[in-house]
Amino acid sequence: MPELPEVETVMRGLASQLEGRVIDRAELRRPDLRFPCPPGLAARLTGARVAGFRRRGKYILMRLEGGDSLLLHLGMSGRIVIGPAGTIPGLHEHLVLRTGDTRIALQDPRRFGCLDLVPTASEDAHRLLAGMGPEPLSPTFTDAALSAALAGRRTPVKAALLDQRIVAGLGNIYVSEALFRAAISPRRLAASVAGARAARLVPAIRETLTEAIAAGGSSLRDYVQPSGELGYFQHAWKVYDREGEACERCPGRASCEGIRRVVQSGRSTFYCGRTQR
DNA sequence: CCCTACCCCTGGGGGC
DNA sequence: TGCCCCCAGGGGTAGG
Repeated sequence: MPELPEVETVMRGLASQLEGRVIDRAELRRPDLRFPCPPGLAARLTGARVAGFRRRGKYILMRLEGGDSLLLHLGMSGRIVIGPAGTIPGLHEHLVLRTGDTRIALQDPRRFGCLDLVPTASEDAHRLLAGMGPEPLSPTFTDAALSAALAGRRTPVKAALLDQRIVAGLGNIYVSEALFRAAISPRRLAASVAGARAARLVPAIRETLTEAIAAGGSSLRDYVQPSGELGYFQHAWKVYDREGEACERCPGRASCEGIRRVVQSGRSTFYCGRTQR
């Protein structure tokens, strides 16, 4: 489930559980994730005090006292499950941390996620973070920056926005949502979005992500579901997974032909053909 | 260089 | 009830 808002929510939840605390025990139950986990990962985590957290795009960085950071990506199916220490391990729990009487597990059935250690002083030089585009919620994400990144690109804007080198953290859901908000067709060539349309797109992306984060943060106490799952929240998608429904900008079926679903570079895109151009 | 297609992996849902 | 196919929120790499 994780795109930027979900990753942000998960990170805040992890911070509330782990910041300033010592990891009493770390167990790596499966090292063969998207990339092999580094040898010695569990040993490095065990006994370490957690200094703080940071998010970069869809990556979480957990800073340890002593100079290393844990780099975590949730992939397509990654979740954090929190419960009491001593709980029997569930299926697909690849990394399990214990701090005091709390157990924190990384569960990832598809194993598209990954874990790595990186020196804290050079986190952004990690091969998976280097080359990543601007954070969409930071001041560096400007009309000019987005325009420059899209200029000359002969690919649909949908594909360009999924490219983490253009902007960091958007995924398949929020790209559709942001393009709907900006009233831009996902099929439009990226190059033709540079300029005035990019100026619409920047606030649309910001607002889409900010609202999603607010929904995640406000709907859960400590961001933990009764099930123990961290970072899940109610969705309020306007177009994603709403094929055939009338979009909220078109008053009724008379003017709206219904939200369309198309496949772009192998993945579903949802949009309104009337209001998005 | 730029772009699309495919691949990694498991599980859930719908149709038959 | 069972089986089979399609689909899924990510992203790296191969090949045109």
